Amino acid sequence: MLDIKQLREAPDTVTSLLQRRLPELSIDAILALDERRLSLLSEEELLRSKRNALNKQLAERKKAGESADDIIEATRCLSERVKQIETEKNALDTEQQALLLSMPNLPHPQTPEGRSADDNVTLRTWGDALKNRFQQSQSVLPHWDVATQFGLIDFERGVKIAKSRFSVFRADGARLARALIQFMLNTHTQEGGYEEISPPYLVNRASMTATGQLPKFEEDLFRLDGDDLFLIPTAEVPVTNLYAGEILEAHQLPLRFAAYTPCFRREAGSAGQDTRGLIRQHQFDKVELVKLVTPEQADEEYAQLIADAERILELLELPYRAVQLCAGDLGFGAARCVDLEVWMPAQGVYREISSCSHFSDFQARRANLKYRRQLDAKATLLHTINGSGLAVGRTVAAILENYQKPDGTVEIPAVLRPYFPGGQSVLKAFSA
RNA sequence: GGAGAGGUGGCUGAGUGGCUGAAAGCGGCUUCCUGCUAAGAAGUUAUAGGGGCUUUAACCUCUAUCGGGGGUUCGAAUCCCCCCCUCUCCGCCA
Repeated sequence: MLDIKQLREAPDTVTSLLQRRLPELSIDAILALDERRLSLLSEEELLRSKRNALNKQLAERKKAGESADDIIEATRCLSERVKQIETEKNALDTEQQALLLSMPNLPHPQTPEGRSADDNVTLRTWGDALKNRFQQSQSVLPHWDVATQFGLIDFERGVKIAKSRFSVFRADGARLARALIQFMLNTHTQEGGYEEISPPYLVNRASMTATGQLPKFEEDLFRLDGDDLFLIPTAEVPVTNLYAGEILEAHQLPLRFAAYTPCFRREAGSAGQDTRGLIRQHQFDKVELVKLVTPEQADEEYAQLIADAERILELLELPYRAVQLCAGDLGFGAARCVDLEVWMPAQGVYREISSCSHFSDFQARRANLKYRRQLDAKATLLHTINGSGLAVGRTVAAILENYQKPDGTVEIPAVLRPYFPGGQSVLKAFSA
């Protein structure tokens, strides 16, 4: 959420920043509303002040046993007027809040100009994408074919049990996914200094609003009707909300969290896209990195978080590139975002496997997430940062393609072998 | 899920219609006293928003806030309704 004060005081700056995202964005409506709201507020406060003064007199008269009908009559008038104004003001408050909540974050100065994904900037490329480890001449099978052929993933039965875009990991497929989760969490907690978190997979409306999924993107979420709870689309939601409404001390920061959770997304509007394979599922596993930091720490911690996510890809020896999103391609709450894209040889494309965002104080304001610089200083909003480290399903897909051997089998990445029974270096075929 | 009790400031805890943003104690901060420590004395100690002022700040002032929302009333921490949460007992359950 943006700061209404900032909109009031620097409307031109805010507008031009917002228009880097979307040229049509305007804050005129909200400013007009704000002006009206403020004038009602002063009027209401003035009337209340008068009423409070009269009430004080009234109390004294009553105590002295004197009659006070004239004062009661006067305060009654004031109260009626206050009630009218209050009703009107509440309506404006609600409207203003709704507008503010649906307004995206301002892009960070480092976010490049641009309208769409075509304008994103490739920061760096790692690994040799064009040289498959085992084969150059023979074409690589898409991961869904390998997975099906070796009985690692049962796409059809997933659909039967639930619906389309659900799948079942089996045998070494399930073990590979589990190994990846373990490997990622171990690396982040042991090398990256992250605290491991295992949060609830269901959260309430307030939490979803704080991180920005609500109110705008409810159609992307799975909701439990009777309880008004939502299945989390990412661990970002519960983890960022851990300290919502609290005031942290400066010495506690930065806080760094790594959380594995399944993620649930309706993928509304994605009909027909990536219908095969693991790329776009309604349920997928992800290890998420979340940081709560001071504004001063943000740059360094953000760069480090991206590096921590990249480290996983490098340890797995998966070729990837880092792409800086332009203003027009930025997610709703992000001020800046770097996507990590892994090489998928069967399709010959890079696919997003991690998205690392810096939200400035956008989520913190919604979550009322503050810290104190010094003991008696005023509480200040902190900054939130998060990124995937990594999406597990897509990592499985990338391994199934990048680690294919000429005989069609799939080698197990060296760093994952400790998670398999002794000496196993190739995924075993399984048939049910 | 059923029954009961309860949610007040950093903490403990008083407060059943007006002088209560809130007693008292603890803790914190400042100053004084003190050979160190301890003890003691005085003062101070919530958050958000508006306006004044304006370099952000400080300061002044007003308003709101006693779990959340709504209602009654000239006036609500206090009365009524709904919701959330905590505790105890029972039930159920991995």
